Amino acid sequence: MKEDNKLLYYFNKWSAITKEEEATILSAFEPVTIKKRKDLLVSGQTCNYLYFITQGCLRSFYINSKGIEHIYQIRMDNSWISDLESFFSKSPAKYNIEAIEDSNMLRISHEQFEQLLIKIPRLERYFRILFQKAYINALNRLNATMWETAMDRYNEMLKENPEIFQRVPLVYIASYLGITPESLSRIRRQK
Amino acid sequence: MKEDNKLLYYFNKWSAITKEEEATILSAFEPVTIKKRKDLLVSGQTCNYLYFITQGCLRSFYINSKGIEHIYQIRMDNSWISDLESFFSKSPAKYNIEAIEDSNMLRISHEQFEQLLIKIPRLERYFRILFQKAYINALNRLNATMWETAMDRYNEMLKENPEIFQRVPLVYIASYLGITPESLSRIRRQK
DNA sequence: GTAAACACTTGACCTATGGTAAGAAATGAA
DNA sequence: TTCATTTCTTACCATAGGTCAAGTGTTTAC
Repeated sequence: MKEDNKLLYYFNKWSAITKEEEATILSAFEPVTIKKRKDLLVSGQTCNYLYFITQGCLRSFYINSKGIEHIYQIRMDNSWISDLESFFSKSPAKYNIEAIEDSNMLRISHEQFEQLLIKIPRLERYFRILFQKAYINALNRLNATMWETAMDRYNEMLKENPEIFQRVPLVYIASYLGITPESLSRIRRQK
Repeated sequence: MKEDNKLLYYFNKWSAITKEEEATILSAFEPVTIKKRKDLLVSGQTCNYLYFITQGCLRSFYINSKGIEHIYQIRMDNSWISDLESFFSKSPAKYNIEAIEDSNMLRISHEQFEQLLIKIPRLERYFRILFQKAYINALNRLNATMWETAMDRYNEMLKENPEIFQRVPLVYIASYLGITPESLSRIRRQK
């Protein structure tokens, strides 16, 4: 399976693994596909899986009391997606996950995840560094959201993540930036 | 040293450790104290330590181009504080850290940290879960900041973290909530 | 014990962004 | 090819929260 390679590549990057361990890892994961605009997770359900996106694009969002969707994550090839709070504590998900493109993923259940870490404790290091980096990014994004203008955040995104503009509708990008599509439209015109 | 107990307590919670390992852990840390209003870290410096606060209260903030301080973290007893990006990548810190109260901490250098994880790989699990939880919290806070009103965020804080109002000036709490002290004052009056 | 610094509030006015509504342009389905 | 849906833009008005300025307590430092 060609699509497994990138998953193993990233594991290897932060904690070297043997051929035998590779097999153990792969057997813990299961390939799944999803069509554009289909739900991977609906809030209220428990999120039983952690997903590694091998190819595609998905968004996580929550729906407020007025029924408006607020996107907090857009993830593409070779990254992880899930509702971590629900996944780790087996509580009902607050968030939804939906495919923006037809996507291929490798998923691992909570039970398999825990067992995998027992079988190969060295993977704790991979996930430690993964969450560490994710946390640092989340704090930087929090600061930008609180203290920078929408225009600065837009420009930053344009510079750091240009690919997203090729693959994701502006409505979603606006929501991710914390503004309405109308405001994003005005920002883009001003430039 | 009585103040070490809580550090070990938390390590033990997520990855059981032996008496011998406890000694190894303690020797990697060094106690430090800081007086109210003194800097623990100034932006531009490299943050060489990860600090576990045994007793006290500190804030992390960044100073924007107009010289205004924006607080993104307020931490009290039995939690960690640092500029993680600077600490892990040995780059100049973007953030400042200052004591709000006279505080006692246990600090560990980057080198000691790496060595400790090599000596006791089981601690990777502790830090994996620590960062995992921190990341989940940061995302929840990001969503609240983007999509809830300042008043909702204030009420949430009052409910979840009442102690902070006894120990931290409102100017700092306002900044943490992403608003000005004037706005916080108005929110408090309305209630 | 007193001056300086800090902490908090209030008021008047301003601005970035939101809400609503509508239309144009692009995409997709029959 | 045509109609329907999705995507994006524009215009007008509303509002949460910011900015500036002033005033009152309350600590802190010498």
